[in-house]
Amino acid sequence: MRNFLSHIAFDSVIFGFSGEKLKILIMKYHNTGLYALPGGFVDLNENLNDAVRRGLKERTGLDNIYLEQFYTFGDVARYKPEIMQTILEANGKSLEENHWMLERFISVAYYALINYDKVVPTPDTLSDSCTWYAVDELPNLMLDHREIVQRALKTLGENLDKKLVGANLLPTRFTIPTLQKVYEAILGEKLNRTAFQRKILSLGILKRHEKEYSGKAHKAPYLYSFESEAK
Amino acid sequence: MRNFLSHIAFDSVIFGFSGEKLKILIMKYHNTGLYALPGGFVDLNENLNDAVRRGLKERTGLDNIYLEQFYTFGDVARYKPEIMQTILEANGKSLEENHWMLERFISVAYYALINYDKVVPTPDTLSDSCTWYAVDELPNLMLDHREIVQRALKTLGENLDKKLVGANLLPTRFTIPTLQKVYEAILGEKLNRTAFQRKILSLGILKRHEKEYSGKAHKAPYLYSFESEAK
DNA sequence: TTCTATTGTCGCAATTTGCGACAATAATAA
DNA sequence: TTATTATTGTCGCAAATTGCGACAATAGAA
Repeated sequence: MRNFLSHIAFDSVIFGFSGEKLKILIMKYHNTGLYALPGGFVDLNENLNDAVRRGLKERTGLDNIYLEQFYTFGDVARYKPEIMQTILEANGKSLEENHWMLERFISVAYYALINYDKVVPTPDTLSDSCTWYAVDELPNLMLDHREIVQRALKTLGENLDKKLVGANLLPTRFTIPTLQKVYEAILGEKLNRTAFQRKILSLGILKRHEKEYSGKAHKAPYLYSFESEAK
Repeated sequence: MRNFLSHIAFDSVIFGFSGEKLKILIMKYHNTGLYALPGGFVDLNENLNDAVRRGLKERTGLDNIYLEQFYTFGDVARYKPEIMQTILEANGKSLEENHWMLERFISVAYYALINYDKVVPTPDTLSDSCTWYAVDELPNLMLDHREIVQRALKTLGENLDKKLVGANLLPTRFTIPTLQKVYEAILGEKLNRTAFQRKILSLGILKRHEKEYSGKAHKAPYLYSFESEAK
């Protein structure tokens, strides 16, 4: 059995983009009806950031994910041992052996941006599902996880222009109109089409490739990728 | 004796502005030559943010400080029990009784902006000084505290335009040329004088008061305060 | 061949920003 | 009293950025 740092947890808001909607991964615990963000604990000999990447790998199957820490939640009000007790009991875990999980936790929150199509959502031993939910159609989340999602969205919006981070939600090659939909889903507002195109291209960090033929009756958009990327 | 959450600490980068320089408070531990950021631990029944405010009150004497959390440092490399042991021994503390301080800590870092002239820097029981240092003339800081300061500066610079946060480093009434010096100290670059004045005033959140006569042979600048403020 | 929906560009107006010009001081020197 | 000096508040204008409509260029369907 692993040995974790007590009182410290992490939670991940894992963003994906599909069907023109921004979505995140939500876990559902066995026999409890409780929904929560994917999270975990930090091994005694593990960097905090590495623990989060380990968790992401377990939930999504992906390495090398775009990841950003955005806030640490430390209010006493988030201490609800009865909830953790419910989860443990519903999973047949002994309370004595897992007493450390009943103590107060401070949670370091991260958001991750991933390519929806590459993910294989995988539940952990305590949960029976790990599923995508549109951010505007979330189930009731336990503890303060709703607030964590809100803050992740806010921070992501503020950081959106940093070197095109939004593109991490798309495949390696993507079109500018699609990227615009990502921006609009995150910011919750429509953006001017021509100004958006001009702005993105003016950054000079995208490389134009062949066109993407959608099979629809209209002009096809060009595909782009990051200049640096090989191939 | 207080009962703290194990494995969790906080560090504060407390900014002040004096003599046209940006400064921060640094503690020096008794008999060790070790310099560090002011920090502390979180009481079992205390909100993380409240713990930090309690620490700020103890070090500066001030309440109601502008405070922002900016990053949580959780690398294993910051675990150097021999340093904490040195500090405890130099202060005649028993290692048995304080063994929890020798374990690994994850540290939540905050920066605070205060009015330099209102502060009474006060050391704690482990340190013999709590002193202002210009950010470009810091002594060698222990552990990763140098990195914490760097990141605080970076984040502060990025947040500088949010509702004139920089003004928290000045008295209630201040002149625009002085505010510009604050900006320049934080950003580490000269700003255009007339553009700065126009930008700040265009925010429409400052109220103009009487002039400030410096005794120097030139036109006196106007004093400003936040519109909302009473008086 | 015509029609429809969407994309890539251009042009122009509106807004913001960089920067010099210049008048208005506040104290000192003549 | 009258210059002189250093600094501040504004204005004007050019350059850069942004919002938005116009329009040609498609890709496929009718």
